Amino acid sequence: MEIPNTAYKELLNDEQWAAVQYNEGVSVIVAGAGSGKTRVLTYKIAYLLENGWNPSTILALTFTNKAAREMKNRIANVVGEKKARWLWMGTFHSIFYRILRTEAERIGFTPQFTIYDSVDSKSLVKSLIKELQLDDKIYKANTIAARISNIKNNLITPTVYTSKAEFAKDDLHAQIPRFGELYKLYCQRCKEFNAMDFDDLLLYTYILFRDCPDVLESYQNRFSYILVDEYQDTNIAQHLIVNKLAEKCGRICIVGDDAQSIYSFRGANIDNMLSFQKTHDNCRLFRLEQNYRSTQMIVNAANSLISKNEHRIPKTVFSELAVGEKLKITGCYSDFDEGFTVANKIYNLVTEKGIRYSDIAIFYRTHAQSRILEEALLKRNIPYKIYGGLSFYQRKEIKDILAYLRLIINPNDEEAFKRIINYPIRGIGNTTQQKVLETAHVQHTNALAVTSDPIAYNLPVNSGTAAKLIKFGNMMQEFIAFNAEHDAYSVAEKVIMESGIMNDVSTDTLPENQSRKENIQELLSAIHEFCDMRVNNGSMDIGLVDFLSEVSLLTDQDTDQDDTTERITMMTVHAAKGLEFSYVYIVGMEEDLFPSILCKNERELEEERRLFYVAITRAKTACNISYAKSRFRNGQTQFSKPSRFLYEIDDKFIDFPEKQREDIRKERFSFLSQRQTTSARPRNLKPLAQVASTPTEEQNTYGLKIGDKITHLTFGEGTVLDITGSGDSTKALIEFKDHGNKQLLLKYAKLTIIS
DNA sequence: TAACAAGACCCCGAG
DNA sequence: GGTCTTGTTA
Repeated sequence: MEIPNTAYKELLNDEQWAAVQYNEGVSVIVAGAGSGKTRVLTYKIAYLLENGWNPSTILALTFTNKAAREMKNRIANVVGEKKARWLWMGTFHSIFYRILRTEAERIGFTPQFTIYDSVDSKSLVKSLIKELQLDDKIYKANTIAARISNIKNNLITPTVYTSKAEFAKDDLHAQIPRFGELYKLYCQRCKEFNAMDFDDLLLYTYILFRDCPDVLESYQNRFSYILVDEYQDTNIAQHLIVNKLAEKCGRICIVGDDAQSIYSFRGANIDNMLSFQKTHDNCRLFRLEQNYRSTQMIVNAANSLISKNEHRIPKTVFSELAVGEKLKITGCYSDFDEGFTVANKIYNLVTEKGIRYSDIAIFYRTHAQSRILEEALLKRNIPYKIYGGLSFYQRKEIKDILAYLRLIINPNDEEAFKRIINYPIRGIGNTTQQKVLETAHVQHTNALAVTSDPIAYNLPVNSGTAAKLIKFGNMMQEFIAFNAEHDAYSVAEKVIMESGIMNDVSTDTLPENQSRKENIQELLSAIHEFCDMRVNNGSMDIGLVDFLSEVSLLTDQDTDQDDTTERITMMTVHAAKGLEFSYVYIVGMEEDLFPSILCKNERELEEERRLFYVAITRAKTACNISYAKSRFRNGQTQFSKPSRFLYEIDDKFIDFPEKQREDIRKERFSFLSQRQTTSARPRNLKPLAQVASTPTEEQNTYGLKIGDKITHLTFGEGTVLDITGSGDSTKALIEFKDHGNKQLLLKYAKLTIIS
């Protein structure tokens, strides 16, 4: 079903249509929330194809597989699958992987290189810390891996890193002086293992284009138009590569919304977008400001919030949909109470208004908040689906099998080797493993080669151990030989049956083995499906390499197939970006949670504000916000104030009872203090805060003194150690006999004074 | 080497 | 509070 050019105009508004039509040079599309960004990108590419552009010269980059898939499908619907399939459309990682696989030899890898996920990277870091005999209390694998990732995202290679004194100074200051060495070794090992981590896919693409001008030129010549979605989320590597590629053809279109930049913690730099216009002459700017998603109330509330940010591209998002209802802000006593309240509201929404579960979503700042909500929903019998957490391909039993498959195609993959050398248990313990790895490092070969012929490598083990190693080595060699002549499914089936995994899962009767078995079955059918699909498309790429390359860039967002059952959706705000729901519940809007307690400066605070902006703008019809005054976190009850962001939304757009009460109280107070200043009292009054922190008899209406013995409904007997704050926020530090020290807000704590 | 206890850690997370 | 890792023991 092809659309004549004239029809586009009817499907788009003026600005959208202008953005679709402009294809002469560089352009930026600043697309406000809900302004039809994907729609514009889709039609823009369709428009190009219909006007004679060759699909294989168009490069379109997204951040998620899902976004790429959806856009490709939508384009295929307009111009037909035949044309759409030749587009270079995918995530940064998958497109760069494709390029790297073709050019692997130019940068010292083979095309069979493995992609290490974050677990693999962390595990490698851990073993290097051990190898260099560093204190793992100081050199924490998590921190080191994060730092390596961060450095790579800024395109700093080990050579550069170790040559700059300022880095050494930083590390000395951070008490990790040998970090540079660690980083260098990490990269060296990855190369020896013929493996790249996720960051390498970007870094090595950059290096490839930097060091091989002929390769760069061939890709520059290949692409005639480059389009990038969600540009506000690009990091410096992505930014530089994309611009380098577009240098020749001069046609690049970036789409994004600076107000929705929420990934700086993983290297995204909003400046890439903000400065794009300045660095490109003749750059056309298109602003999509009409929101087609949300009510006016929601859009206005979000606008008034985001206007508090200083760093932004000025724009006015507006809606012409219904005015809608004010955003409701509900204060709850506790996290438990919040869950109960939200569950109740959802229950009423569904039973009284007939709203479908799938139109409702709950967003939270951190995953940890989901549990208590789950409990509340269960009690109300509300079906839900939680996004995030472990994806299918990250489960232990799946990763184990994948490790076999990885080692088959890349015998240098030491992380894979370590995973399976003694799984299932074949009596090759830690000591032997260490010997094998060390021998492999010293003799510059891979661990698998050593196990295959321990005697030739002078491995210091007894004959029994040697026999076990040889048996494993032979088995792997057999798999490798088999793989050369069979498709991925046959190999996987053989591996599962002959490695002992099936036996291991089948023999004993542990309850978790049943689900493990099912997962293995599911993996097999996934591989089968993969082969089938490729064969049906006339592709012969049905080997292990092909399957693994697809799988290692997949995430759980891509494997959610069960959309048939009606349920509400629960996810973090980050995960919600790009989605929309009629009814949205944002929970946990408290200081130190949202914004996070880890926000140290104004810049980070602005990002949190954008995050909240994203959350609000997901809502189509109604947005409900709640906060709890006490919350169980990290093993203890914490008290908090409503988030500062709630006070930043204009009163006109919110229904916020607690704030209204506070405002009335403040008014009275200001009246009182005015009288005080006019009377003849000494000028140097104590600041208000100080007055408040020493509770007088009048302020401490709870009649509690330090040293009092009390009992609490849940914590039992205790002694008051300290009293702080005043009025509603008066807190007592109490030492409980059986529950240790606790800060309790007296307003809610049900205490009985014993003596 | 398996089983169990003690200790660490806990923000968001594409690919 | 829950989960994952590490250390200890038989």
